[in-house]
Amino acid sequence: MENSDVAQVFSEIADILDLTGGNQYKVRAYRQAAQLVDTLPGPVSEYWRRGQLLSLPGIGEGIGTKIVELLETGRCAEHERLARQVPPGVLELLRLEGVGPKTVAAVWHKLGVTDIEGLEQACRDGRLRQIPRMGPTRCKSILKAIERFRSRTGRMLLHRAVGYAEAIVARLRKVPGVYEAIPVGSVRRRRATVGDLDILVTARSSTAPRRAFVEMPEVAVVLAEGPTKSSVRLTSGLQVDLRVLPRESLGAALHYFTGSKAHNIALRTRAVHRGLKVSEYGVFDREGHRLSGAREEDVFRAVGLPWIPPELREGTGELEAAEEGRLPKLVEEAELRGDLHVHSDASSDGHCTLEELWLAGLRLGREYVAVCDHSRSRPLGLTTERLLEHAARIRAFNRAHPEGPRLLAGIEVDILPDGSLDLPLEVLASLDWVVASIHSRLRDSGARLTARMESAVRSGVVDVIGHPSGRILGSRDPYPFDLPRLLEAAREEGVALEVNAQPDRLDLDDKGCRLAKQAGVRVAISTDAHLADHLANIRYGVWVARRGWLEASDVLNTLDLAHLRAWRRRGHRAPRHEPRSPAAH
DNA sequence: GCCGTTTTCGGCCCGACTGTTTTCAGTCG
Repeated sequence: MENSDVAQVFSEIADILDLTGGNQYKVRAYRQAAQLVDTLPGPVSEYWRRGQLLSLPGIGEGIGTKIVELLETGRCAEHERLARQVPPGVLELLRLEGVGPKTVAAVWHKLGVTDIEGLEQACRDGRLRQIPRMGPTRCKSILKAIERFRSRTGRMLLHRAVGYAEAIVARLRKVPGVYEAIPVGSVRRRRATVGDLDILVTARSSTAPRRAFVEMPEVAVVLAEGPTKSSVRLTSGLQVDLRVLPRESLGAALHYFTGSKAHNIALRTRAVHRGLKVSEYGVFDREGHRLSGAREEDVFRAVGLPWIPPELREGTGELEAAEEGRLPKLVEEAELRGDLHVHSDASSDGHCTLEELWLAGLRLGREYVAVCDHSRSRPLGLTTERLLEHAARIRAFNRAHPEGPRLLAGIEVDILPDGSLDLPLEVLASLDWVVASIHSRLRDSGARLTARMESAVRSGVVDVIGHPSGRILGSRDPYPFDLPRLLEAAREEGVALEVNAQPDRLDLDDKGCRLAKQAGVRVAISTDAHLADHLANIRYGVWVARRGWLEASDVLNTLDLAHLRAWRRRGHRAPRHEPRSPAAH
């Protein structure tokens, strides 16, 4: 039972209670528990094992007992009891935009509608009008919501959302009377995927920016338009929300619209306990006098905390860490000295020459760039002979270019199905850098995949495990491998785990980074570049690391080359000629 | 259902917009 499965059960309990008129605070308690479990950095079963379940915020006797029940039996009696009260299909109605528990309960009880098809029918034949407050406009908007639900494409990758955000704020900044235009929401928190885009504007008056916003050429439909808040859907399907506020509210608004929701609720609750009210307009006392709010720091100071970086604002312990002075000094892109995984045109899918890689590294101020092409079992991968030639070419290139970044002669060696490596260990041991990755038999069991990676970790020649979870955002789920076990092995052997900065990989993810830090394992933030321009993608990896609470000392490639070489010597043992085959499972 | 620097009982973040009304309920973020 994974965290997301537990979260799903609590989320359904919340939906059913909501629909059946249950206590709103109970509903919220279940929703918060679902959110908490879903965003926990490690398996909830570990918290249970260590007796820490009840110390999690929002988990008390009732929900704690249900977590244990789920972990032990895979079921939850209360959930099953509630599920019997609701016909299948009704909960899905809640996924429609603009349709909430009250509407669903009404159509279910008054019209007998229990699924999306039924609701569509009721809209079309006019039965929906029998329900109070259901006019023609509501009917139309529900039909549209059903249409969108059916064509829903899911969340957008962060790098694309950042592209939209930057274009929109650039346009809004040119509008007369606009002071600031800033992307907020999950883009500012650097979440790997973005549901919709939030843009904050401060301006003399809201009229001009709002007009400019809804009249942007890529707007497909205006969903809402008011004096402070407007909302549109772009032709790409992305929803964009604009908020316009007075300048003196900038800090409070920045904080509020950056979220996350869980973080905001926690912070506002804290404010209430201090006799304060925090809204997007500022910090207010009991009498409603505005105390501050022009700067984001004001909001935190009002509740006795230092400023918390947006990447940490997920309601996963950042307020407590701030309170106790334990906030990490998050790693910054400028602290990275090199890139530890790029491809050249020597193997299958790379496209750039050594010179292009070197130039790209030079432009970005890199001190070293590890050229890690694919090994022989990949199509057109390097055989032993070609690898040795390639390594010789790289070393010759370095001699011919004494300035600028050092190219490291490396490899991205396949971890084969039996856990062995795709090239002889002596050859791998002669290289400057070795990344080992799984590219085959991805459907192996989680236990087997874990054993394959562990075997590579224990080979004595591997520096980094590449894209450890195998996920491709939007198309391939991470494999169900045992990260804590892999981390344990990596710590013992002095091997790092990669944060692959390709925008659709971001693998390890933020939670994995946090676990790695707790386990004492360093990460290498690498671009896995296949084009010279990809070397600039390192920022996406840095964002993941920051969301994972990592500091410079947690990241291998903040080391200069001399220290990186020293780390290698310390971590490595002699190559083991018989790598362990995966344990039988 | 959770939780405690007002509380072990009685609270629980706050405001905007829409559609339907003529003062507001529902939904969203």
